[in-house]
Amino acid sequence: MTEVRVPADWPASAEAARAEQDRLRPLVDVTGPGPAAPRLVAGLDVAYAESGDRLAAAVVVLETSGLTVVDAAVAVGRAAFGYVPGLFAFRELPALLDALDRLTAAPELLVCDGHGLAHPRRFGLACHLGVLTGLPAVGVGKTPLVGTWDPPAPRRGSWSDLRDGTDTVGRVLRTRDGVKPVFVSVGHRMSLDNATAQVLALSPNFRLPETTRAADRRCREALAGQLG
DNA sequence: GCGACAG
DNA sequence: ATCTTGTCGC
Repeated sequence: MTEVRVPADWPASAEAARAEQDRLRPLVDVTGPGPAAPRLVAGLDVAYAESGDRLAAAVVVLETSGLTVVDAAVAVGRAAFGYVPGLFAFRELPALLDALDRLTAAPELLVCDGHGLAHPRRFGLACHLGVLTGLPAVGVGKTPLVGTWDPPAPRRGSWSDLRDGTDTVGRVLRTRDGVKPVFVSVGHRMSLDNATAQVLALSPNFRLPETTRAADRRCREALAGQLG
């Protein structure tokens, strides 16, 4: 667990951050299809301290057969940007990348807590992380950022398109019978079909993928150890 | 102009 | 994200 510092050249304004997204957006690989049966999958999440912008970022690697954690890394630091919907990635990226660098196992897929293409400029956190690492990535959001959709059928596995204008930017996926669905979108080097299949496979018992749940636990306890 | 707005 | 009690349901 390291103390992360914000890069000297990190965007300081919303305008600079949007320009960076526009610069990287063409580098997103949307041709997929991504790994059909990955053995190692990573989950990423960040927790914030009640006061201020102190945060802890966790990356966990799970073995898909059994969904057990085989590796994990945590980094603590401060939010690298203010919270602005659409520029959310600039807050957590430095800490998440630091944690990723300290991993021993090599994940074949990144499952991010936030959106990928389901973003105003089609470049959410999952796309950003995918492009910077070169790894296949998917975004799983608990609430929508953009788009409209019809409610998917009540059974686990049902889904409906998430559309923004004329684009299909993701899927609204039911991971548990009768429970509020999650928003799945492509981040990098993945097809929407495969992204949906992987997220469903990673969520056998709860609404959120086990990758996200494991990462959430790690960063929360890291924060507790750092402060309270 | 007004409301919405990942975590 | 985080602050938060009880409550309904499997």
